[in-house]
Amino acid sequence: MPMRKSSTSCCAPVLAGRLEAKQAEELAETFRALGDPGRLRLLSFLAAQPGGEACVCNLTGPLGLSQPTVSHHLKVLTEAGLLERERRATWIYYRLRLERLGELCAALIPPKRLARSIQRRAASAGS
Amino acid sequence: MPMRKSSTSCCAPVLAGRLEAKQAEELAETFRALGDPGRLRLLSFLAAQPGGEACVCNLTGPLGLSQPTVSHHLKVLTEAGLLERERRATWIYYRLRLERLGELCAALIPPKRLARSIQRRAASAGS
DNA sequence: GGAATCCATCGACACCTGTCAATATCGACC
DNA sequence: GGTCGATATTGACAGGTGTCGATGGATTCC
Repeated sequence: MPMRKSSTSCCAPVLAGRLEAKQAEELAETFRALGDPGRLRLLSFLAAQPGGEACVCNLTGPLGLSQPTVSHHLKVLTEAGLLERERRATWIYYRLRLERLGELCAALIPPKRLARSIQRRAASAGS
Repeated sequence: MPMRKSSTSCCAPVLAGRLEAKQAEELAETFRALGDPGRLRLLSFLAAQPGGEACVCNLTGPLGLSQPTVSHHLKVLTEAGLLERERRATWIYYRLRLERLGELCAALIPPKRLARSIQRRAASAGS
């Protein structure tokens, strides 16, 4: 029955959601980090590198963004747990954290469903 | 070698990323839709419903948000392709589009890696 | 037709965010 | 120590976003 006062019901009451406010806030923060084209392209660049890593001086050029902007994006991604930072001599390397991406997928889709979806995709297209 | 003028190189030049500006913009728009706790909780509520659907009157209560705000979030999610809208008599039902979530996972992690990750997760915890 | 209900849109507001130029910080090397 | 090159931080600005009250449209029921 509906939440309020109607006499005729439209559907069963929604269960108390699995996702509580606090967890929702945390997850949202991570997805917000993915919600910018520049940051997605940074991740893409890193993924294309052997080892999934690169130093900043190689990231600032191709995106057409200024160095401070790239630095800002890298910070956002790092704070979201999507990148690791490591200093080597003068340069600073950022590396993809694939486990974190896996966690996000798991949050989006229950593992069972995901496994099924994977099988289906693998079956249809042999990529 | 670095992009600019240094004499000593720091790493190999970053390949032209797989993700072009246009695709990045589209993907980012979808992730931005997931970047709000209220919207994530809406998705969670829907996922907890049999059939993954519910009418608006059941969604506006539990979140502590006003009806216009919920309506706004539902619009954003629908435009991102994450929800389907269907009218039934007076009520309007929104339903999860799981395929779209699968697409997002595929965009985050190459299918091969994802399959491996799934196997690992299934092996460690039998959830 | 009129009233009632459900949902969407509008207008307004505070706040957050992406961007850059300028400046600061931090290491390496001389 | 001083200089230089690589990143980070700051300050400022325009534009985007979440939120709500008020209003409008659509549909059912009397």
